[in-house]
Amino acid sequence: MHLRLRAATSTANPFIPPAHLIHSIPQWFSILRHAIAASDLPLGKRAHARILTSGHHPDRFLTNNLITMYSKCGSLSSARKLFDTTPDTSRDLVTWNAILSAHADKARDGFHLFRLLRRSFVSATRHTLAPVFKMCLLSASPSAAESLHGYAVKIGLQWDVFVAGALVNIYAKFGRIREARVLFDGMGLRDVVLWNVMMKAYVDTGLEYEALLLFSEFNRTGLRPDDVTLCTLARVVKSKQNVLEWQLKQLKAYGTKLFMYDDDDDGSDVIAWNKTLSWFLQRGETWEAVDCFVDMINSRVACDGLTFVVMLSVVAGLNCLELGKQIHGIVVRSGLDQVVSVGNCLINMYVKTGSVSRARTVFWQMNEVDLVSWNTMISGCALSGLEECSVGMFVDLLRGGLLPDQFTVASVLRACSSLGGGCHLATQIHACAMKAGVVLDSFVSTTLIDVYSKSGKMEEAEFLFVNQDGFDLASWNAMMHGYIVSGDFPKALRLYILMQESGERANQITLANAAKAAGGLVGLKQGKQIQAVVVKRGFNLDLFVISGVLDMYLKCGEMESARRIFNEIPSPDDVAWTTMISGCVENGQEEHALFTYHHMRLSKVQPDEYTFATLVKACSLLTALEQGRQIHANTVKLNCAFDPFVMTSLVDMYAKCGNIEDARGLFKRTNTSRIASWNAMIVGLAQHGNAEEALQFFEEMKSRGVTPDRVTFIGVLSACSHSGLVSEAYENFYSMQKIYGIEPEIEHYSCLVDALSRAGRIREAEKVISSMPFEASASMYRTLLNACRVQVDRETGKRVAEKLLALEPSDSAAYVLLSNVYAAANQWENVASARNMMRKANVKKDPGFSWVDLKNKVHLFVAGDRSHEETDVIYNKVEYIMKRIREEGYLPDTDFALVDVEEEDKECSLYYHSEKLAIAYGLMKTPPSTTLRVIKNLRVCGDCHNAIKYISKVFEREVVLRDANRFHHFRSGVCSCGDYW
DNA sequence: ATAGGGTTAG
Repeated sequence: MHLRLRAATSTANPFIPPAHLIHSIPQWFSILRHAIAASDLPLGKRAHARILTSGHHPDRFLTNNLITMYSKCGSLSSARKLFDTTPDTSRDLVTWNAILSAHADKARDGFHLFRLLRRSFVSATRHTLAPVFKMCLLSASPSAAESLHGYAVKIGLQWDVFVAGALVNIYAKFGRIREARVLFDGMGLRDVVLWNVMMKAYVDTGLEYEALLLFSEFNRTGLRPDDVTLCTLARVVKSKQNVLEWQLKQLKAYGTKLFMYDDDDDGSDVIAWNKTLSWFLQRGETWEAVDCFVDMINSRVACDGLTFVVMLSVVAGLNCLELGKQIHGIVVRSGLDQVVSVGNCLINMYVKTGSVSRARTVFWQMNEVDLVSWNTMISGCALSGLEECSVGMFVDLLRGGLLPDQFTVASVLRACSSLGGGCHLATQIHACAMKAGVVLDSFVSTTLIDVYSKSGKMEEAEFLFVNQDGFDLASWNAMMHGYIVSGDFPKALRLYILMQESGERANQITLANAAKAAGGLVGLKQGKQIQAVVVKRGFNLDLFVISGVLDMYLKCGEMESARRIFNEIPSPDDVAWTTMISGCVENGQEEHALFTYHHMRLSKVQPDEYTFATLVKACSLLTALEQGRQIHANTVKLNCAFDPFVMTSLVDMYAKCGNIEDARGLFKRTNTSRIASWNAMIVGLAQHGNAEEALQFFEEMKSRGVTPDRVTFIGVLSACSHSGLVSEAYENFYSMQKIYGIEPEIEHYSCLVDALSRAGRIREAEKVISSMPFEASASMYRTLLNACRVQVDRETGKRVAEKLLALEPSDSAAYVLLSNVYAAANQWENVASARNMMRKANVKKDPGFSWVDLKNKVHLFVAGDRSHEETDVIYNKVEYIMKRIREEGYLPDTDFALVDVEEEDKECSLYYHSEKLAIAYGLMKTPPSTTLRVIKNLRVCGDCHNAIKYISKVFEREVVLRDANRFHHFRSGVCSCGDYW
């Protein structure tokens, strides 16, 4: 696969898909357009050859495009050959325009073609004449100009502003200023260009006085002088010849502007300095540019507008506000701050250095603003998180009657994109863009694709994408990301592959997207290929890209490779660290996640709200309350405690750690319109055995108009099952489908089966399992098997165990439960045979262990453990505890001893179950009346459960024990589970 | 002088 892709990349024609995929002339057209835009002659030639072999007969339209392609790509002979072989009747205006413009520099051949045109039936336009004017100028032939003038009169183009302008220009160039003026005076409608041409003609012929007379006349028309006008005037001012004093006075109003347009090339100092400055800017040597500017000031050279344009760009790139403010001061002193382009640069500088308020002040203090000023403000607000402000200014601009351009539209759309909350506004701006005719602009359409796909309007986005005018990398990336956001990873990856196959070069963003798509698909194979490209292109130092690749490996469960990649990152940023941490959590390595966090703090990288949400989750999974509290403290310290994600995880963590009070307190401060907060609370309460409260929360949530989702029902149903509320479980199971339209998933069935099994309704539970549209899961059978043990139903137990073992042959719990079923029925031979089966299947019982978290140190115990440094004291304590509770009426329940030995020994082996050791140690090490929190990896054993009830009463301690299934909250001899688990 | 697309979480 990899080789094939590489081959495709190196040989495939850019923009040319395989021939069988090209169905229509417009597709060829678009390929030729690319060749023209890129001046790619080989591509154009290949396209031509392919058109000839594809069987598409090149029609007039295609031929015209081929001619244009050849002439624009610099192969005049091919263009001419194609033109000559085209019959005269097949030549239209476009054909002529194409061939003539190709010959603009070749006056001899060009005039010949022009003569042919005059004999044909095609009527020329101003576009046809443009190259011919150029030929006239080149050939310096006054007679050609006269004949061209005659032709223009003949076809009625004499008074066309463009044609007349060109003629005036030509006559002036040939020194025939009178003819030029006659033509000029005859024009009914004169635009700035025409005035410029005439004025320039006077200046060129040394008639500065006439030029200035004309300028006064120009001023009376109300037209505004443009750059060329000012440039021409600057030359007059400079020469000071043939000019009267009053005329120069009149020009004073334009003083500073004229100064900018002074393009005298006598090597004046400012120009040399400016050239040096731009040279540094272009090479990205920005601090050198600053040094150069300081030198310039020190040598007392008067800066001009361009100096400041360049320097302000430098400062904008340096993101250095203080320097910018100083230069602003110099600008004001020089009086150039009222030059629009300098003002625009000031706005841009303040925007880029993060001071939008200053940018706004400059904007409102400018006497004259143009569209660029508006655009800079609109995009500046959008990029500084002032989206409403950006949209507001866009509206102001429209109200002011200005027509937005592609910059305006792209910028304001950017604001909509970060504003989120649907695409209502974007749709309206889309309409504005159509009105302004800028939808096909690639920046505009890319932002539109981005906005639409982020608000789920994939059809709109796809429409814009498909109707784009050629290939644009950013819009492909935007589309890929759109698919990823909407969860359509296959489509995203397909886009990447399509790009590779058509020979387009991916960039960092493409590869980051592709890696994410591969991760979403758990496609390790594709992911590895993408990584190969990343490495080959040298992007493995780009933190964006490498974090994406890292995440891909983690999503595929490849911890080893992920760790290796992470270790190779020279200086990981917060995102890279968080990716690694969340990967550990996703792959069940929560301790390693906390360990990694420790390293992160040591490396001085600041964690963010993503990091904390993940870490809190890790603590929640570990039931590590103390660590969780510390992380909580860290979130407060680093200002992340109010992030909705972090808060929800904290609620979940406190609930799962059995600290319902804190969970409730935090929940009250979260945004209660978010379903996830409610779910955390309901699931937490359910797991805590507090079904009543869980159901209360559920009711309150519904009354507040929050719609429950699938997770909510998992919480509700598990609450019912933990508290033996079978009818409520049934009720909610049905209302989930009937009222909320949520199809029950295997988890929901699992809860229902759980509820029935715990209530001893084994038959019903079996019936539910067989009626499910899914295969039963192992955990369901496990629940059922446990019910069989409690009910001492050997027959069903055996049947269920077989099914369970068929599903998971090496599942130790199955054998243990099966042997427990027999043990409960006192059939020790069968217990032994179950153990034998287990040995044959090479299955070992998962060792049960319990741990207690004391003073930041985890103390872990397994049954009969003697490895703890204080073993002797602990065992004495256990003896003492057992003695005390026996006095209160505790009777060891030897059914739970899984070894076939004498009763007395069984009793002893029960004494040293891991949970009892952990509790004994906890009692020793904590002051009276502290709540003890113990965690067990398996389910708590029945005898221990009973013993802990007595312990809570005798020693007046609250004990919170979390086992693999739920919480047990022991207080005064009673457990919150009501002996029901 | 002004504009587009990207990594981590409940």
